[in-house]
Amino acid sequence: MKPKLTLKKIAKELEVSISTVSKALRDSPEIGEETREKIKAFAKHYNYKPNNIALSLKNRKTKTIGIIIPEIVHHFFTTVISGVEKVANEMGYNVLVCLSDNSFDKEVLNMEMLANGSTDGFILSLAKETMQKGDYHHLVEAINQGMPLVLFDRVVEDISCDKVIIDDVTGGKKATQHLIDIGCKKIALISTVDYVSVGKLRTKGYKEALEENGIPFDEDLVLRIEKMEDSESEIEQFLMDKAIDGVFGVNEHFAISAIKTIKDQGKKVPEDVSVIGFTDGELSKRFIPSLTTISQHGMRIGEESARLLIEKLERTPSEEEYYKTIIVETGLVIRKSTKSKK
Amino acid sequence: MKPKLTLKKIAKELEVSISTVSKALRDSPEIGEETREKIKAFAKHYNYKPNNIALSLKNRKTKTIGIIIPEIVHHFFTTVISGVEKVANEMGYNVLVCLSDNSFDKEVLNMEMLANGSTDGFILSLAKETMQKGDYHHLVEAINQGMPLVLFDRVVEDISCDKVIIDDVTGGKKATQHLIDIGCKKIALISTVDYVSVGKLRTKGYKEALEENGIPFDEDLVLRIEKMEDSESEIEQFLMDKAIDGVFGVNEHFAISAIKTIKDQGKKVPEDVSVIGFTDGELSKRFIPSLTTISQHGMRIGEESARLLIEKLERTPSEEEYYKTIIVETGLVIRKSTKSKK
DNA sequence: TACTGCGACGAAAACGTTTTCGTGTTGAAA
DNA sequence: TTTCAACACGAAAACGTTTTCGTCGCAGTA
Repeated sequence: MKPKLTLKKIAKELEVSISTVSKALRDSPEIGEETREKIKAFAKHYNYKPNNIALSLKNRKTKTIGIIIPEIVHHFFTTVISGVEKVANEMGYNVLVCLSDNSFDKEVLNMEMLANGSTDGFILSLAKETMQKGDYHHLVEAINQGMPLVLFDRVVEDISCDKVIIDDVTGGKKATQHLIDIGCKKIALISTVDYVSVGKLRTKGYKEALEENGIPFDEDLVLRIEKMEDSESEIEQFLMDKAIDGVFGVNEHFAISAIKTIKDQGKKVPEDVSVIGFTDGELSKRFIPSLTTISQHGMRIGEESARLLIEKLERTPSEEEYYKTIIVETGLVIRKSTKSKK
Repeated sequence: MKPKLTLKKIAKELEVSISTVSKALRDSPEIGEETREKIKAFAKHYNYKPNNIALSLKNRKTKTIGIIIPEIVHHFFTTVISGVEKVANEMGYNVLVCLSDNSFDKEVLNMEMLANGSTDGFILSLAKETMQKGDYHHLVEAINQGMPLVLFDRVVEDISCDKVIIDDVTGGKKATQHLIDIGCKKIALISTVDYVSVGKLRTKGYKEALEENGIPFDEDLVLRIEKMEDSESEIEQFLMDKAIDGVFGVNEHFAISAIKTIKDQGKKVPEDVSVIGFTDGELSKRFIPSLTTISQHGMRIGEESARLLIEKLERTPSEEEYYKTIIVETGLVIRKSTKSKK
């Protein structure tokens, strides 16, 4: 085990000064051709690589960005990471991944860990607990310390920073419109309680689509689920003997539970009832019938977030502050859980 | 935006020397009580946090570990990360995640990036391309430089380092045995080509189980798939009109494709044919019928890997070298795609 | 009074870089 | 011969810590 080669060792070996070595390796014209070549040859031969930590300390940049997500065992987040990684790598950045586990405390802890020099900036999706609590002091602090921050997906209005979100209203509208387009008249909505912003917005899209098509909104066709754990049984009860021909579930989970229930009742999907979901995962793709869904393009969200962050990191500090919010379009992925157009 | 507080600034502000501040904050008895308290109060009030990068440089440890995986959009790897994160955090380590995309070059690149001071050690699962190529010089180099390395899941024999694997043979055997236990006589195997070690080992388990139960091995009942892309059609052809009552797919994908095909042929799962898979993801859980499967306990693999790595990192260098291989037991998760015991 | 010891603090080196600012040598111009 | 620029290189500071080794003043002892 050879201890890593440093400038100092090269200098000693070649009997020149450290500065000469540094300059030679960076092709400075200050150094005579002969010496330069000698040093470069030596460095190459012994595979010298500058120490990142020293560079970070010197330059006051780490060239790594931190991403904090509520959970990783979740297809959406994993695609986001993938997107972040991709553009980060292209730009010469590393990615530090932290998990908040949806806990406020872990989120704060993670930010503190990373804020002390480990990263140049953050990409973050808020923990559920944080949103409930409404305590965002850690975000404000980070920003005040000059740490750029990009919020994605689960964002909060009153923090001024870059944001990347999807248009949930339009997404909900798209979903509902598709059901209408294929001839559904009585469309049930399985959503979350309103304080989960995502559910609220998608519900709004649902209403808008109905209205635009002159279909009256019927509260009886809407189920708002509070706890994920109870969702299956609640959906079962809700759907029991309901005269409907379409269901819009605001996530994969709800949509699939709906399909199960409908099948259990002896009805057919999509012949009798069409079902559409939100979020596109492996499950949607391979379920039987495969699920028509609104896709969130997690990859693009990740890419845009990383781009936004790096842009902030690399701009000269003189430029004035400005914050963008990028809205990533949702897509309609038509599969087998909805009828074809009549 | 206040620029970060440093020891130097505190020292200046309080008109003492840097060393005094440092010592005071670390509760050195060298410093008089009065000064100590004053400094600590000041630091607390202005929320001083030592700069990690400077500490890393000084201590020659970064307190972060790198994990390089072939792909992140994959339930198994994502649970592994989750496990690594968990114990890493408990031990005060950060986790740098890199993706090799199953490419040899990206894997090498990633290792080089991380090896230059960014991390104290690696946790790695080999890229497919790397295994095919059989070129492991980058691993050897890292080890030679004193970088501890833990290989998991996709490991290679001839590198001497810690390893965490599952017992694929026993796993394959368990799966097959379960089919036999519930009364299956003609069990098809859908595996990969033999140079993918995972497929080979699980196949071995399959054979062993048959043998132990006095069932003759029949090459006609085995399908070896080369390319994932073609798997669906190959499975369809293979299963066409085959007289079988059980199928063991060496991954989730194969098992689910098998179920689809079998259903399409008008047979019922599990009444006519029982199907078992390998790896436990969301898909297995929520498919109809939900999939009986051999679970890999990715979480535990991640935890063990991290523990192994950190153990290496924190042991005193005087201790002698030794390498462990931890085998994480597979589990049988019985769901609806296999009959109950007769 | 002179010496010892100790309490309380500071100076400086070290980690590995980059960069600014010398400085010594050479050759040519004056 | 003197002067000066150009060239080639080295010294040192800086990034933010920790730690070793002084050093200074003062009290206690002989």
